Amino acid sequence: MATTKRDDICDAALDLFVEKGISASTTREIAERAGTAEGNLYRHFAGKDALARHLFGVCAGRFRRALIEAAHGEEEPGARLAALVRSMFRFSREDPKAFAYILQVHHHEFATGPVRNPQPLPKDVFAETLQAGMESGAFRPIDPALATSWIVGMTQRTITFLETGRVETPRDQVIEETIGASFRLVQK
Amino acid sequence: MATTKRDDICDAALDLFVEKGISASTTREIAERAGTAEGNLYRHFAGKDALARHLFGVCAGRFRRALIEAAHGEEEPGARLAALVRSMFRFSREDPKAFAYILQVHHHEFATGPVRNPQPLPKDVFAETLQAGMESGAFRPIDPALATSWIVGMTQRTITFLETGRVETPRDQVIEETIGASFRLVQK
Amino acid sequence: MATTKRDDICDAALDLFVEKGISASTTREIAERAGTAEGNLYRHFAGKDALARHLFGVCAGRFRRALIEAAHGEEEPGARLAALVRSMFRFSREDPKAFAYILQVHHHEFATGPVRNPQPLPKDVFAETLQAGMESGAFRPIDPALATSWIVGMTQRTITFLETGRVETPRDQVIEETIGASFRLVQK
Amino acid sequence: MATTKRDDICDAALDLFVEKGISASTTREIAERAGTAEGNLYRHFAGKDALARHLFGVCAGRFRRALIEAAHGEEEPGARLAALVRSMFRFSREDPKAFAYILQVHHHEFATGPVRNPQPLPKDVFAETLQAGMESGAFRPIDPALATSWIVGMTQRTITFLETGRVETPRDQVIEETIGASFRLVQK
DNA sequence: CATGAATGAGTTTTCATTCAT
DNA sequence: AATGAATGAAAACTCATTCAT
Repeated sequence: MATTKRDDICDAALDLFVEKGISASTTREIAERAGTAEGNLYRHFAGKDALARHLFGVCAGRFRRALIEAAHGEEEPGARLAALVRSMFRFSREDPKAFAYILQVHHHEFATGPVRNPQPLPKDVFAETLQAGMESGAFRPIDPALATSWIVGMTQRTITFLETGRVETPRDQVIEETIGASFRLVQK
Repeated sequence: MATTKRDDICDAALDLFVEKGISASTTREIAERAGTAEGNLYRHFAGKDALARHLFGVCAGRFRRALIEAAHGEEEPGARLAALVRSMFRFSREDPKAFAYILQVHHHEFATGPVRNPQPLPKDVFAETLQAGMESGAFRPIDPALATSWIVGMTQRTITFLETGRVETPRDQVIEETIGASFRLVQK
Repeated sequence: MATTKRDDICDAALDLFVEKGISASTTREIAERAGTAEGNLYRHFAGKDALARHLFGVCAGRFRRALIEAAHGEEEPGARLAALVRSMFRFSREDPKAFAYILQVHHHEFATGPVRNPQPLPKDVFAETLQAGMESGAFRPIDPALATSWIVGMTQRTITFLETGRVETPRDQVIEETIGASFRLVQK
Repeated sequence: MATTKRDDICDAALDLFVEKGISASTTREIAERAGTAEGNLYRHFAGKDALARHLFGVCAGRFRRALIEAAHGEEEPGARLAALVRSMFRFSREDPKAFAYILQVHHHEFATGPVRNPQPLPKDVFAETLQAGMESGAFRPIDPALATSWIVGMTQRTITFLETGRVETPRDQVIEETIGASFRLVQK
C-alpha cells in the first residue's frame, strides 16, 4: 500500500543482485519483478549502477543501525562486544539479503569507480567499541583496526559457514562459541 | 619449451579477472592481452565461464599445495598451525593474483551453477591440522569446521586489510599477532 | 495504422529466407532490410530460429486459409478437388514467398528440433476433401493420406517445374492438365 | 581396409549433412566423425562447399545408375515406367542417405551459386522413358517434362510420407498402388 | 509519472580456412 | 600426406539506456 514503485524497484533489485550477482541481473528482470516498466527505473535512479550503489548505502545503513542499537543497550565493553557479534548473527538472519549484499558488494567493481563511503561503515562501530575497551583497560592493547579485522572476518566467515556449510554444531552454540572466541582475541 | 597459447590465455585471464572482475573482463581483452585470436580461446575452453572455473581450480590447487608444503615442515600441531597461517600471508604475497582470485570467486555467481569441488580445497588442510591437534590434546575440543572458519576468516580479512587499508602496524608484526590470535582461539 | 516494426521484421525475414535460405540470411541483414536495429529482433522473437518457425506458422496458415476458402465455394467432391488443386497454383502466384517458404522449411532442420504442428496443416484440407469424396462414392477408396501425398506431391513439383524449368506448355494448360491428372488418380 | 581417408570424409559428411543439414554441419564435426584432422579435408576438397557439391554428384549418379539399371531390364514402356517407380522406392531404402541428400540439396543454396548439372540428372531417365512410351503409342501424348514432374513429385512425396508419416497402408501395397497411379497418369 | 518498443554499441561465440610442424 | 592449433571475419545475441506516446 505504502510501497511506492521506487521501493518495489529496490526490493526487486536487491533480490536479484543477491540471487545472481549485480552484473548478471538485467534491468529488464528488475523491472519485471518490480511489476513496472523498464524505463521507469531511470526516473528513480541514474542507472543500474546508481541503483546498486544506492542499495549498498541502504543495506550498510541498516546493518550499522542494528549494530549501534545493539551496542547502545550495553555499557560495559565486554558486554558491548558480545552484543555486537550477536547482532551480526541476528542481522544475517533478520535481513539476510542486506547482509549478503553487503558482502557481495565488497567484491564488486562498480563501473564508475569504487564505492565512496560518505557515511561511516558498520565495521567502524566495532572499531569504536574495541578502542573504548582498550582505553578502559578491559581489553589488551592492539591496533583496533587489526582487532576489528579479526573479529569481523571471523564472524563473517562463520555466518557464511552456518548458512552454506554442513554444520554439526547447532546454530545457537556456534553463536555463543564465536562470542567466546572474540573475547579470547582481545582479553588480556 | 615456450609457454603455450593456452597458458598465455590463462595468465591473461587471471590478470584481468583480478583487475576488473570476471564479468567485466571481455573475451576480446583476454585474447588481446594473451596475444592471440579471440576464437582461439574457444579451442581451449568451452567459454569464458569454463575458463574462469578452470582458473579457480588452478589457483585453489596452488594455494592448497603451498599450505600442505608449509605444514609438512612441522610435526607439532601448534607449529603446524603457525606455519599454515604464516603460509597464507606468504602466499598472498608470492602469488597475489591467485589469492585475490580465490577470494573473488567465493562471491561470484557462475552462469552454469555453483563451483563444484571435485578436488579438496585449501581450507581442508586447516581442518585436518586442527582435528589432529584436538585429538592429540594440543588444542581444546571444538568443531574443527568451526575453528577453520574462525582462523581462515580472520586471516583472510586481515590480509585484505593489510593490502588495502590504512595500516598502522607493520606487516611482520601483524603476521605474528595474527598467529598469536589463532592460538588464542584454539588453546585450552 | 502503420505497419509495426514486428511486421517489418517478418516481411524482411520472409524475403531473405526465400531469397537465400534461412541459415544464409543473417540477423543483421534482416534488421537492415526491416529498417530497424538488430537487437530489436530479439524483443519480438526469441532468436532467428524462433522467427523462422513463426513465419512457417504464418505462411502455412495463409496457405491453409486459401485452400479452405477455395473448397468452401464448391459442394461436390470433384469440384472441390479441382478447386483445391487450382488454389495451390493460384496461391503459388499470389503469395509466392509464402509458398516458396513452406516448401523450403520442409527441408530445413531447425536448431531446436523439428517443427511442431500445433495447428492443422494445409495438406489436411486435401485429406478431408478426399475422404469425404470416398465416403460419398465419388472417388475410389484409397488411404486418404496416400492420395493426399500423390496429389500434393504432384502439384507441388509441377509448380516448381513451372516456375523454374524450361516449360513448353503454357501455364493455364499445365494447370488444367494437372487438375485432370488429379482426377485420374482418384476416380473409379 | 580399402576405405581411404577421402572416403571416410565423404561418408562422415553425408551422414552429417543428412542428419542436420549442410550448413549446420561443421568441418570440425565432419573431420571428427571421419577420424581425421580438420585440415585434411582441404587436401581432398577445395572446401566444405565443394565437398557438398561433390557428394551431390556422387549421390545423384548412384540414383541415376539405379534407375537406368532398372529400366534396362524392361523393353516395354509400361514395364519400364513400373520399374522406374519401383526403383525409386527401392533406392530410397537401399541408399537412404543418398536419397535424402538429393532431396535436401534441391533446396540448398550453395555459396558459389546453384548446382551445375554437367551430368544428366535422375529425372532425365524418367523423361526418356515417358517420351519413348508416347512415341510408341503406349502412353497418351503429353509434355514429357510435365509427366515427369507429376510422377517424380508424386513418388517422392509418397516416399517421404512412408518414412515419416503415420502410415496405415503397408509399404508394399503403397508401392504397388503408386505404380498403378503412375499408369493412371499416362495411360490413354 | 508510467510505459515498453526501439536503439546500437558491445558481448560471446562460431567456424571455414590456413599453416607451421 | 597428415595434423590440429591458430586465425579472423562474421555470426548470433545481450542489455543498459533513451524516447515517443
